[in-house]
Amino acid sequence: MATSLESSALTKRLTDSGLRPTPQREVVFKVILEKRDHPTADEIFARVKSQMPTISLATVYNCLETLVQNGLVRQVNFDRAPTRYCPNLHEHAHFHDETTGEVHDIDVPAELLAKLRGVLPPGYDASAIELSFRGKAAPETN
Amino acid sequence: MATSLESSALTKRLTDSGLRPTPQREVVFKVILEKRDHPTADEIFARVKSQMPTISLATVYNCLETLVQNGLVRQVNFDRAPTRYCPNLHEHAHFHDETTGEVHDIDVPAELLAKLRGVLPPGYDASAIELSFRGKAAPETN
DNA sequence: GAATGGATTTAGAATAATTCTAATTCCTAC
DNA sequence: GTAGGAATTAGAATTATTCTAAATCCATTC
Repeated sequence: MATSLESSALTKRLTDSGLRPTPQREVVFKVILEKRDHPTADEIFARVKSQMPTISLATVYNCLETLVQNGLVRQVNFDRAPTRYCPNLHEHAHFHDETTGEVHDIDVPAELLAKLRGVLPPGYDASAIELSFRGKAAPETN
Repeated sequence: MATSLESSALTKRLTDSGLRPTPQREVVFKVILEKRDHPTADEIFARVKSQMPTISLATVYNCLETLVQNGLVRQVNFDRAPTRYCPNLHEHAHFHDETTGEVHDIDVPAELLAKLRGVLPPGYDASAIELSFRGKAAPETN
């Protein structure tokens, strides 16, 4: 069944990173993978609690830190709003919808990313590029 | 003399925005214009206090908010670090030097900015674009 | 020139996201 | 089975920022 397959795949991703696949880490990771709406730590905490009511917020923060450090999840920051978490590991940009508060992933062609690096003066070596947009998005066409 | 000229130019920029040129606003604005190293509110507070020891941190925050709202100063955020303030009003990117903690302005050609907007799906309308780099910069060639 | 009232400043309290601390629990390896 | 390190936990602490309510300032009106 799909769920157990997913669960073991998820476990594998943790162990492949050298992480102990604790139930807490698995449920935090699972929640982030399942609903990719860039939740905050609080939102993740709420979702996780419905499956594991005894988990603590500190643990959610610990798991998130571990996942981020191991490159399994990325942090997304905008202004000084609470950090959001994103399981999309491709290099991509973010669009923050002012109207709905939603965050959408935006694909950036590799060619354009290379051009972006090109704006740096000689001697500047960027290990990370962050690109984000703020604005309004047309409602989804259903 | 240069100082009074600067001071009146600064006053003019405030009044042109419809702001009352209070001593507090002027000194906060002056400090930001004088040393363009992207200071935090705390750093601005410290610099301002040396000229106006009675000013309060709340006032510095108030002045900064006013300056930002009127487009005289821009906020620069990186991850969840304290907000920094930048008097460079041209559209530009920021480079955060991991080694020194310094922030440098990076010029972005208008043509490239246009290309960036081009990555948005149809229906997405960006009112602001933020681009920042993190990495190491070669030391200044003196 | 004094009174009025809205804008501004101020000190300190409050807020909120996150991190820290110290104790407990859990596992893994011996 | 036990020892020891890793992980979890509750709650305290931290920190940047915002809020609150009172005081002050200042432009305008009488």
